[in-house]
Amino acid sequence: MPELPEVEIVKRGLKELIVGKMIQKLDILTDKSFLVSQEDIQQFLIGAQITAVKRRAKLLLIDLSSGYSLAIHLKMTGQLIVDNPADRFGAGHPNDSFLGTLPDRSTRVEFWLSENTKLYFNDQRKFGWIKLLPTAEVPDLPFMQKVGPEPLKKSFTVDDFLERFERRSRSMIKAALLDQSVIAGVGNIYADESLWGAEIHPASLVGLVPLEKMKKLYQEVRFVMNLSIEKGGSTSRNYLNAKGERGSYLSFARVFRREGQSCPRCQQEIIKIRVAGRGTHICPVCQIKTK
DNA sequence: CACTTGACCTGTCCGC
DNA sequence: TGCGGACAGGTCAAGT
Repeated sequence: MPELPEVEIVKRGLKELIVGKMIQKLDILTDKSFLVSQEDIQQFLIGAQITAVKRRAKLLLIDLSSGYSLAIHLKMTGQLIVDNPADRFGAGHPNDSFLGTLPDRSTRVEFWLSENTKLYFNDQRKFGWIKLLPTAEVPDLPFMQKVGPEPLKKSFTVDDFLERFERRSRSMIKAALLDQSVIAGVGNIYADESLWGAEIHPASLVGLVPLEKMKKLYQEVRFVMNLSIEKGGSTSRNYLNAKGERGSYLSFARVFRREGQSCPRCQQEIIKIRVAGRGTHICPVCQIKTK
């Protein structure tokens, strides 16, 4: 699923495509994905205008003129895709939308917006969800209470980074990176990519990683996620942006899903192992475990 | 406690 | 071709 860069790209796309539009009606194809009561739908959703789209960690927030907000988590396979038939050029046209027919098998919720626009929430695995709550109560969500700082903010310094990892000194570094309460937004792809960049074995205990490597990791986390945003995110299976386009970061990836290929730094063969219960890609030469 | 495992779901891929 | 099992970008709860 979308990690921070992918959610950021979706946010930017939605900002461009749906802010200012009104929600006219919606079709809920899978209740499990849409945790909103019928009363709330009628009172706070239908007829409301979309006023802003925001992101915090991997959570998307769509603010409405009703004083309520939609909170959306895409989890592993969620997509938010905007379609406006008027923008399509027609089959065969070189600029035609690469969008397939929507809704499709994975569509869970279909929003009918003004100006003939549709917003589709697709989610093959049904792990994702949409909630509706008063905008003022968003900061009270348990998720918002415990989630760590945004690592791409200018104000997030290397000292902040080091301080956040202190309390996890006995954890494996990859587990700590994936823990959203330490810092926000890192998932499996960018954990592997940044650990390779900092030449740290993912199973190293945080407290045993040399300070210089921890500082390097701070830089690498920011580097790989900023680069990914530049490249439109990573599409390894399902990810698409709000326009239905794939991201290209994985063609720049150094280790993620590159087992069997050679390490760009030392040419040794990249291997896939298991760390913190997740598939993990490393260069066995560059990334030596610190014991 | 801190960490690991299983669960949530559907789809795909790989080996037999 | 069919079938079983492992695995997939995330996050909880439950178990050790």
